[in-house]
Amino acid sequence: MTVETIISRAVSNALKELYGIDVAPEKIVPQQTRKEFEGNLTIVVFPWLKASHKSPEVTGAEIGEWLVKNEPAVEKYNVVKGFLNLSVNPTFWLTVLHSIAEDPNYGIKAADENSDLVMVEYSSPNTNKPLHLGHVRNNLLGYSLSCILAANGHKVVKTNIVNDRGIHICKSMLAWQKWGNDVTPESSGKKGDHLIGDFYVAFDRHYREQVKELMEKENMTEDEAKANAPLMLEAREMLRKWEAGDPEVRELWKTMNGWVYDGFDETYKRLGVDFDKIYYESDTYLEGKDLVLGGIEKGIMYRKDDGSVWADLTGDGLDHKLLLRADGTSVYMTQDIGTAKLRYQDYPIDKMIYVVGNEQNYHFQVLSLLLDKLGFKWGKDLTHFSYGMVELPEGKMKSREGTVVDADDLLDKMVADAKEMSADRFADMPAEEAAEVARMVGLGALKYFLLKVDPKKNMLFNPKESIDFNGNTGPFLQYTYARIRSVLRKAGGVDMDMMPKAEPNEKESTLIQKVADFKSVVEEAGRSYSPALIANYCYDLAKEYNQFYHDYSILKEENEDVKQLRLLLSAVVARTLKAGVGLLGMEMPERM
RNA sequence: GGUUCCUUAGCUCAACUGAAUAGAGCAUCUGACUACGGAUCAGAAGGUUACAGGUUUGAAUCCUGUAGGAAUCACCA
Repeated sequence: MTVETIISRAVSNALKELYGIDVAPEKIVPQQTRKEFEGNLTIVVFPWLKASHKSPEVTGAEIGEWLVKNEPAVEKYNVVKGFLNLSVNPTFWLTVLHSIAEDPNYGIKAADENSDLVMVEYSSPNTNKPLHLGHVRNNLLGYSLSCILAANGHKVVKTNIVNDRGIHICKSMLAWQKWGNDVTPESSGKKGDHLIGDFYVAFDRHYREQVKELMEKENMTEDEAKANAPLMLEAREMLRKWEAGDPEVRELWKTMNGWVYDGFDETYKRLGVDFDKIYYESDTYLEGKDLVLGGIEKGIMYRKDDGSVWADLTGDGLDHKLLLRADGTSVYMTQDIGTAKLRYQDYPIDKMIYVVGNEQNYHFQVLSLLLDKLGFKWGKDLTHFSYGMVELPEGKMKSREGTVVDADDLLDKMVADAKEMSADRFADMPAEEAAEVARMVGLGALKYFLLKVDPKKNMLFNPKESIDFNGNTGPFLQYTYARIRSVLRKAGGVDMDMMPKAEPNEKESTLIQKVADFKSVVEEAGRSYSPALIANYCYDLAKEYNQFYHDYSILKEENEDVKQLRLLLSAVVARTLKAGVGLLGMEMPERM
């Protein structure tokens, strides 16, 4: 039982005995006492004044008195205005520390047969260009969220739906045919996804030239020119051939997508993200059709004169939504319905989470509604984990304006910066280990930078300023960890099962309390789907520890009991930091 | 125009279900290595939480309105 629940229950009993009122312990949430006051936990007494018929000060004192008398964990109290500050017995903190230390998985709940199965969809790239910073945020959020859910005892299936078909892929293919001269990733030495991206850009460049020419020479409007540019006509023709299963087009498509996948895999690997199941849109895009057609019979969809199929969502405050084009082909929404169906066939999913940017809020509102109308129980409570964009100082990233921050370039730069930073630090470190540390630190800085921000908010990335390694950053956490490990190495290790004897001082008590919080933070992060909560907790813990580290000596402490307490406390902090940061997909170096 | 989201220190971000003097980091200024690791620590300065009302013992947080920004309202995915 946590200290908080003990206090909550005790206060609940106190209120009953003193004032005869029934307040559920869950309604009483002790909060951390502010630094400027004495105590560990604070109860706000304002809500009970009506029952006590006394001033806040007197009410607080009465409850405090009762607690000291009846609850062994409470040692003393003080009242400031309506705030009852409680000091927890130091020996009680010792038992808390002991129970945390002997549990190697403190705060992490393992899944069992009865656990819910949660599917998390994330990443979901197009195969016509390489990954950029926006994808990085998506990948890190999705991966971290999966870790957090797993740590809360859910079975988690990480999934990725690859958008591997459509007109945009044909554009890259066409450009390669026209201007590629049979170049391959091998012959060019270029990563496959980047190579394909180059051809996509090449298509766009030539296409815009054609549009401009048509507008000038043929007096077409922009829309006409866009629709009639020869390149676009060719691309459409290629898409038709693809859908018809033309062997030559399919073969080229397979080859070029293969290049892209190799490139993506490399980037995923560097980012440290992975998937349990990958779906390809080329396999799923025909799936939703039957469901939609079935919806017509149920009266959920209707057919227009031109043959297109729509859903009328005006009753739900939304618009009419197209589901099948006049030629019978599917749109995005139809595919997503089909994909959902397939997934539920493949897994006994209790909960579906889509990690997709907030520009698709409307899409998922509609998807949820449609699935619900079609009679699928999972429709209504699917979760769109909607996150904000990464913006540049000049606004949104635009591939046309070349302002896209490429994922691979960014990773290179982060690792290079980390390397430079640590160059003079460990001249004696073997080159291999130094490279590994630079990788961990560079990635740690990036991951923490992206994950510490509330997911739903847009965030800013300034490419001109490198991501910091000092202050509230990933390397700060890693440094704190590495330093503790160094101390523990010098101490020759620490017995995690020991029962410490020395009473913790105030600072040590605060630290123990902080470490104990890890459990509830993980739970809260799981409930609210927020890696940021974990990140901020880890920072607070590290900062708290660094203050302690600075003010008190560990190895040079002469009192052996105190030394052992501090060693144990340090070990527990290190372990908690590592576990917390692990939920963000970050690694901890033993030295840096 | 409709819908949804956002606006907190010069900058980047916190503040769990309403609670004490709204907290960190960066940048600026000052101090701490004969020291268990200075990627650290301590201090200074920096705020009418966009604005105006309302609810409440108490509002950055809840409600209404206004201003500013973003996304979306595609036979793209």
